[in-house]
Amino acid sequence: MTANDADTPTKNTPTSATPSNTLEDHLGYQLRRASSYLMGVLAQRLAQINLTPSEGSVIILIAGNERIIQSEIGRILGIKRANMAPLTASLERRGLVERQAIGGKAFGLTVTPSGRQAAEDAERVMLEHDREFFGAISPQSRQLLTDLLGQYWKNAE
Amino acid sequence: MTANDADTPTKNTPTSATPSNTLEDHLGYQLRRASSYLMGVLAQRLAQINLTPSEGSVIILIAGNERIIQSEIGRILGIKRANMAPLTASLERRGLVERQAIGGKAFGLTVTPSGRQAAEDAERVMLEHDREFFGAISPQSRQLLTDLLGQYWKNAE
DNA sequence: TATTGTTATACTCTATAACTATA
DNA sequence: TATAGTTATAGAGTATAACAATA
Repeated sequence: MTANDADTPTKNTPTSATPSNTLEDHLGYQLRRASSYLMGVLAQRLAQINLTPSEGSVIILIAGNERIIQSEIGRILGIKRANMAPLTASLERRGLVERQAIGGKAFGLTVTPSGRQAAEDAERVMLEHDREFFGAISPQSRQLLTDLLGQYWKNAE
Repeated sequence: MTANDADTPTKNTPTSATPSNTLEDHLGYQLRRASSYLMGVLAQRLAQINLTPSEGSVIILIAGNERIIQSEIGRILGIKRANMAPLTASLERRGLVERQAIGGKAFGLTVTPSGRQAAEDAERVMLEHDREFFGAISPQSRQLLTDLLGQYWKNAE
């Protein structure tokens, strides 16, 4: 390594200029960074009503589907049974959700009055979040994007 | 628990039908699910060359920018300084990266020969991943999507 | 003082394995 | 046997706080 190396920028070593980042050409990378950033913002806002994004999704789903069982929620949201257990346990402990025996080891989940309020709050936060960041996108493009993104995860696994 | 309860579906309780999921109308939710699924697939493939997605991004960045410092990598990839430390330490311990004193407490990072190989492997895996999932998208739409997604995280924070 | 690097710590999310209970 | 639920555990990723070393 010689001294002039650092002064002669090459294609691979822009030492003082902005470093190159070939990852930005990858659509997957862009998707990951955008999703990560947007989720961070959403998480902050949901934290103000004492919910994590997962808890928000779960309680919204329960509010819209009374007596739904844990496993079904997990299947819909892509959360494993083992990870649903502490999630619903916490919601129940905080008085947001109630359990009713159904049959077998299963029980139906229903929101309490304060749970319904939490679900409405969560839905409002998420809708505002969606409008803020995606409101400028035309309905046609929205539909296109929704269809495109849905293809990746729906009926996959 | 009475028998007819489970047999009388109402608007809110489609017990046997497909549960409603209003979240799917949210573009943010679609983005999150798609990104999560695609990252899962990528993580599996990178695991076959003993890299996590973070490690893959970091080593690709080092290979393309010799003598880059940790903090700079963190700024570019959106990884906090405190989280970069164990990451680069692991890459160094595995003989993929070398440190060279630069000045202050900083040191430049450079890939070793096996590190360069790992970076090339990682880039190949990511490019194949991108082509597999986004190859069908036209160059025009690709650019549109890249610009759209980039707006969310670039120069944000 | 500002930057770099490090350690400690904690939380969220995810994943697997092993177990019980019930249809 | 298949499904539902639980517990334990581990690993990524991310966040903050506090500290040392150096320009």
